[in-house]
Formats: sequence, C-alpha cells, structure tokens
Amino acid sequence: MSLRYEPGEIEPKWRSKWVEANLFRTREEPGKPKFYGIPYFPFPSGAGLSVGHLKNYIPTDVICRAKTMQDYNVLHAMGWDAFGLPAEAEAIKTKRHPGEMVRSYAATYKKQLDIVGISYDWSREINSSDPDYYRWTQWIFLLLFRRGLAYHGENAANWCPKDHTVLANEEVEGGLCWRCGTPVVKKMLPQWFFKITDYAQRLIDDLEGLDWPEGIKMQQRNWIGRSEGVRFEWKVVDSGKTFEAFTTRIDTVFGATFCVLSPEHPLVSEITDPAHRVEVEAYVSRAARLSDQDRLATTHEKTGVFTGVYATNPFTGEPVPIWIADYVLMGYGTGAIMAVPAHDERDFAFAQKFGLPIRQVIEPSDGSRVELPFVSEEGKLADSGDFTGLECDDAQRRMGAWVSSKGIGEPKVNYRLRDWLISRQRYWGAPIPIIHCEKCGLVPVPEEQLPVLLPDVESYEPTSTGESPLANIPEFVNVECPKCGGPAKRETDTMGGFACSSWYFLRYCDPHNDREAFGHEKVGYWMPVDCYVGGAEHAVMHLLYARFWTKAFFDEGLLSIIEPFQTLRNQGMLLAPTPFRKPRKGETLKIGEPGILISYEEAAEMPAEDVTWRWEKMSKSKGNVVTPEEAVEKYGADALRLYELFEAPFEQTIQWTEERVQGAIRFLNRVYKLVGDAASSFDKDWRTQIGDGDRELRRHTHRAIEKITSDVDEFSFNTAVAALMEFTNALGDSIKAGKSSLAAISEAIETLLLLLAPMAPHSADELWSHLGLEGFTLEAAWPKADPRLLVADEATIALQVDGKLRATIVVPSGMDRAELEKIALAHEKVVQFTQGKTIRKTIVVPGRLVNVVTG
RNA sequence: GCCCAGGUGGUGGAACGGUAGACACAGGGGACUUAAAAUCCCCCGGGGAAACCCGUGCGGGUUCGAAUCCCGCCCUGGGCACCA
Repeated sequence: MSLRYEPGEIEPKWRSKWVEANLFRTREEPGKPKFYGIPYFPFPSGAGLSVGHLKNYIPTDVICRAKTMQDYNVLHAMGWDAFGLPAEAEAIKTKRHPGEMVRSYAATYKKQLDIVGISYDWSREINSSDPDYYRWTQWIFLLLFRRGLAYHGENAANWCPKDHTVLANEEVEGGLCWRCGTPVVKKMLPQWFFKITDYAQRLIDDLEGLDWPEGIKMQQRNWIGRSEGVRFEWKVVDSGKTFEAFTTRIDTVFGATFCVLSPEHPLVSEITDPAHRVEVEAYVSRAARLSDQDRLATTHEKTGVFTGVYATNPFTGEPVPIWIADYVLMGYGTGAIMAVPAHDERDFAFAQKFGLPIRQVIEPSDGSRVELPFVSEEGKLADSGDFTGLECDDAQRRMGAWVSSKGIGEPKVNYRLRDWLISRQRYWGAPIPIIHCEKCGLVPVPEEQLPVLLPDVESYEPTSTGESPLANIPEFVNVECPKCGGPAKRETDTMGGFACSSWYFLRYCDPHNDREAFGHEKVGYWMPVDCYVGGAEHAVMHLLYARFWTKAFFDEGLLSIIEPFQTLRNQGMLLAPTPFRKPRKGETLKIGEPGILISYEEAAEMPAEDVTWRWEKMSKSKGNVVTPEEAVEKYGADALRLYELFEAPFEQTIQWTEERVQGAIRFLNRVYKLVGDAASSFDKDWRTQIGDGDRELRRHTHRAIEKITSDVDEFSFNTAVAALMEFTNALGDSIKAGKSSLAAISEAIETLLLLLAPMAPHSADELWSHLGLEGFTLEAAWPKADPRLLVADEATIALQVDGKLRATIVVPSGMDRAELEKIALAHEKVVQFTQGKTIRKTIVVPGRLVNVVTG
C-alpha cells in the first residue's frame, strides 16, 4: 500500500492521543539524568503567534523530545509574561481589562503552540499576573529589601512644574511638556531600585563558565562596563572645598589643564564666583531642561561655561580653571573630571572650542612626533616631574600608589552599570509590598499578608498626578502600620515586568507550591536550565536581571547554583516578503523604507515593476504575517517543523519561502512511501534475525544515528535534517538494489522513524503504528550507534601531486602508510604529473589522502 | 568611532587545516500520462571537444596542503555610542 503524508487526517489524531495519554507530563523518575529546556517567557500579544515565533519553539521542542527518548527526565514548560506595560497599553487601546485580555491571548498562544505539536507540560503553565505567582514576586521583593538590595531613593526624573507630574522621556518634546508646553525640568523623585551594582563584579566574572553566544557575553561585559582607574581629590583654591575626580589615565595628570564638573554636581552652586553666577545658572538650568534623550542625541558639539574659580592639581600644585559642561555625566564616576586635552578626544574638542591650553605629557616610546590628541597607552611620560620617562602602565601603578600614600585618593574600579529602577506609576504590575509609616518609615508587609492583591478597578489608566492609579483607591492606600499600629499608607507603585520574568524558571520547577516560591529540593534537582532559547534582544535586560536574582538567592541559601542558564542559544529571525510601492506626490517615506507599505492584494493588482519587494520581519503592522494556523492548514505541522529546521543554521535569519516548505512535504512523502511499501515485510524481531552481513546498509543506519544525535545536541538542526534525508535516500537505494536482508531493512526503517520523531512527531507516530509497533515514539528508546558498524570496509583516498587532486582510489580501510605511499607512487596519474621532477617528499594521511610533493 | 557576527553555485546552505559545493530549492532533459499535476531517472560553479585550467569578498603571509589559521583592506547585518 502506498502511503502519503496527509496532515489534515493524522496530525489532529495524534495530538489528541498525546493529550489522552498525558504524554508530555514531566517525569521525575529517580536515577535518571535531568534535562531542563525552555524558550524565553513570552508576552502573549493580541496579534498571536506567527510562523516566525516558531523559530525558537520548534528547535527547543526537538531537543526536549530527543532528550526524553534518550531517557532523561525532561522539564519543558511554558508560561506568560503577563504583567507590564505592553499588556497595559494594549488593554487601554482595546478597552479591555488587562487580566481578562491576557488570559484570552494566552489561550490563543496555547492553541497555536499545540497545533504545531510542541510538547509542553501544560500542568506547569505560569501566568505572572496570577496572585499565586505574584505573591512570590512580592515575597522576593521583601527578601531583597531585607538583604539591603531593594531601596527607596531619589532619582532625577522629567518633571513638568505646571502639571505637577513626571513625564516619560517620550512625553517630552523639544524640552517642553507635551500637554501644556511648559519647559520640563529634572526633579529628584523617590523611586524604588534593586541594587544590581553590588553584583557588578560577579556578573562579569561568572560569565566565564557559561556556554552562551560570545556576542551576548560581550554585550553584558560592555553594559556592566568595568574600568580601572584612580579616584582622587582636588582642592578648590581659596574655598576650603574639595571634589573628587575619577580617571583611568592618571598617567596623564601632568597634562590636566582644566577640570570639568557636571551641571548637576552639588558643588556647582557652592563654589561659583559671583561674577560668573548668572552665566553658570543659565547653563545649569538649560542642561536640566534637556532630557537625557536630547542630551545624548545632540551632535557632539561641546558646550560649557567657566565658574570663575580654580582647583589645584595635587601632582603639580598648579591651579587650573574649573568649568561646567554637560559632557560630564553626574551618574558616572564622581561627576567631575580632570581634563587632559592632549590625550583625550573630548577634552581636546572642548579645549579647542574654548581656547584652553593643551599640554602633551605622553609620547610614543620611539620618540616619534604625533598629532594630538594622542590617546594611546603605548608610550612614555614626558614633562611629568619624577614620573617622566616611565611607560604608561608602569606610571599608572606608581601614580596610583602615590595618591594613596598622600591620603588624597586611591585606585578604584568603576562600573557603568546603574541600579535597576523597578517602580512604575502604573496599574498593571505586582504591587510593591511596602507600607509607608510616618513613625516607622518603610515597613515591609508581613509575609502572612501576601499577596498584596492588585485591586480590581474600573479605570486603570495612568493619572495626571504622576502617581499610580492605585493612589486613588483609599481602601487600598490607607492601612495600619504593621509595626506600630498607627495610620500608614501603602506604596502605590507597582513593579516593572522584568521583576516577574527574573524568576519564573524557578517556579516551573515547583509551580503549585503554596508555602514557598520554590522548594529547595525541586530547584536543586532541575536547576540550572540546561538549554535556554530566545532572541538576542534580551542580552542586557532580562538575562542580566535573572542572573542577578539567582546570585541573590544563592547568597540567601535558597539555591546552590550561581548561574541560572548554563547554555543559551539565540534563534535567527524569519523574514517575509513585503511589498512597497513608489510614493505619490505629497507622501513622505518612513526612514529606511523603500516606498509606501502596501498589502499583498494591492501588490497583486499593480504592475509588477511598480512594486518593490523587501524581506521584513513578520509583524501585524507590516501585514506580512503567516500564522501557524494557516501554515499547518496548508502544509501540515510536520512539514512546517522540518522546513524551519532545515532552511538554515538555527542562529541565522531565514526567509519564508513556500517552495521550500513544499520540499519538506516531498521528503515526508518519500518517507511515507518507503515505509508504506516496506510495511508488509517489516520484521519487528529484526534484532534476533540480524547477522554479520548487511554491513553497508547498517553502516548508513548507524552513521545516521551518530550524526543526528550529535547534531541535535549541538543545535545543528539543518544538518540533522540533511542527514535524515541522506539516510532515507540510501535506504531507498538499498531496498531497490535488493541486496539487503529484511532484518537490516527493518532495523533501518525503525531507526529512521525514531530519528525522525523529534522533528516530525506526528508522522513518526503514524508510521510507527502502521508498522504495528507499540506506544508512542516519544516513549521509545533513542537508538544507539554501534561503533563497530560505523567503520567502512573501504576507504576512498585522494591522490595529490603538489596539493592538486589528480585521482582518487578505493582501498581496503586500515591500509598503512607505507602501502598507501607505494600504491600512490605507482598510480598512472601520479607518474604522469611527477614525470621529470624530483619527488621531495610524500605526505600520507591514512584513510584520507596521499600528497606527493615535487621540488 | 568602538565591539560582535557574516561574505562559498541561479537560490538556501555543507565542509576535524586534507577530494569545495553534502542535503535541498529553482532550472533543463527524459520516462509514465490523452493531457496536466504527482512520481521516477539523468544533468546542473565558470571555461574547454578533451586533456586540463580557473574558482569560497579583495591583497599579502604561514603550510606538503587554506573556505578554514595569521596580517592589512572592502562590503553586509546587529549592538553600544560624550562612561573620563
């Protein structure tokens, strides 16, 4: 009987059998190794999934299915990053309650993932906006608070003095409030922070042992931004006041011809000379008016103003002018610098603009003349007192020691990383479980009172007061102080969404625990995540926060590991063809777009030459989305899976190409036909029948096992599919040639289905049962390659003369060097190409090649 | 500007320093068919009748041998960007 791949019939059938058998339950059988594989925690958006999103769900599923067959206990779960701004914004737009909305979106995602046959254990599903979950997010907040890692502090925010509200950076247009046109100022406002900076060094150090893409590690290192330097004191002349400056180039200190303070530096108002006050104040308030965005977006044209006062360079005793400029940031180092125009590009530009002296104190070691600014550290000191002549690195050490010995400073490591601002004046998040009491200060909500429930409200839009909408609910706000019993007020800010996603992978291990966030034994068994899969866009947010929390939990004794994600892989994007047309008069193009975006229907109606096609990421707004439903309906889930696996290496961006999905269907049909035709003569008991013969077919079988097993482990799914195709072709040829025994063919067919099972599970199960085999492929044992069957009887040897291929010969495998050399030198092609030349030497690589080198 | 990835046939891509182009897609030819689709067989980097020659972004180098390693460039994609 000739079989065909009929996805519409077999795929729903097998999916319901899997559900019936509770096939995807997490096994926690003693004595087996564990494998924990998950994709990133998605926010279920209203647009639903596209086939592009499946680029990480399918491979993660393949590896988890393979590990299950390899007799691991596997944890493969899914949940919803439900809290946060994207959900709230969408709910406001669609006028729905965010909770109800997210639940319905999540249901759509679940359905979409199910029809592709992804093997999640849905009994462990998590929703971060569920009180049973955020209760523990709040508990973790209190844990961090108790450890001094959560603090309430002042931070400069954009403030509109007329509306009495903070504004998001996006709400400031040209330095003006978007509502009333009043100039926005920076104002210190209380916010909640997590003290991630305490972990800066450990976050760098522990990257070392992780199997992560090198690019992501680099991004984290750069983000944390460690730099070594010296922090030291400058005295303001005739004032008794001092400030500290941080520099990584203490070796250039003799070239410091001025100092610069950040406009926000507290000393500015104290030291400014009365004659310069008006000018300085104007500059400071102008700088305050700029949002960070504008300040960073502007061209690097330097601005600044002189304070009229001087500071003494502790190395030279010389007074240098103190300037104010916004290129010095209050948030980094000390907010004050020594400026060395000869050896720093920014200081150089500033000095040139304002006519400040430029003094060279570093020169190349070979004494050659260079153009300034000379920023290299390869050089030696000049005109630097006792330090003159030293190499830069040596000078840095000695000058650091000199500063320490004088008691005016010390070598210091600085990090670019800032503390993690977690409070949001928004409704849709986990309420921060703190009570403000006039008498007792910040009082944690007692653990037994958790969760602090997010009250159900009619209107949850952000208020004009700049406070969270929760501040308008007296029943929520007014409470008794848990400490003194007096009247107190609840914190009304909620936590940003990244708090929820920083620990969900621990909750999967123990999702129904109502006494703890996660049981020690459960996380001890499952953690760390062995395989974490997602896009590269979370490099410095989620992946950094989750690492920080894991370390804090380790310090608390809740975990015995210091890193949550041992192996991380980033999937490539999937692009879809997207049509654009030429702009008409009066139409403006969006930056980076080749024309005006049009729909597929419009494109079909226009003359082809008027349409420009471009590959774009699938998105609702681009109108180029192919949904899993459409693709499964049209091609089948197994074909879709194989296509996405086969098209390119996992990390690479691919282009959605229908013809190639057809190729996957064609392959599946070849497998169906082959298995269908062989079914009647299939021998379940091939193990007892198999003899010493059939080495050729069996070699193909066992090589396929070896190759596909290692390819799946290494995330090389495209070559795994290719190996499966090659094996199928070889098996077909072997059957056609009629030289193989039924036992060897049966072994090959059974093996083929098992190797196919993680990638095309519906078809594997269908054909498995067609052969009369019991159970599901997922519960069958993964085949093992027999090393004795991997070696070939014969080897093809390349014969080269001077590195050029001249012939190939087939010899019995295992032939030794001497014999290979003898055969090669006697070969007619070798003789022909070495004629009249001296043979200088012969390179023999047994099993591979012989290279005859002439001289 | 700095930091990461990448540049291989018409296309997607293979290739422990060892026969470049596996496996596919598209295309061409043939078989089957009244015909088409599907399927099966053959061809498919360039030049050449062939022997051979040339080919992995460009220029050098190391090596018996380089797509692969080293140096210097050029492009493409991504990230960071006044961090002293």
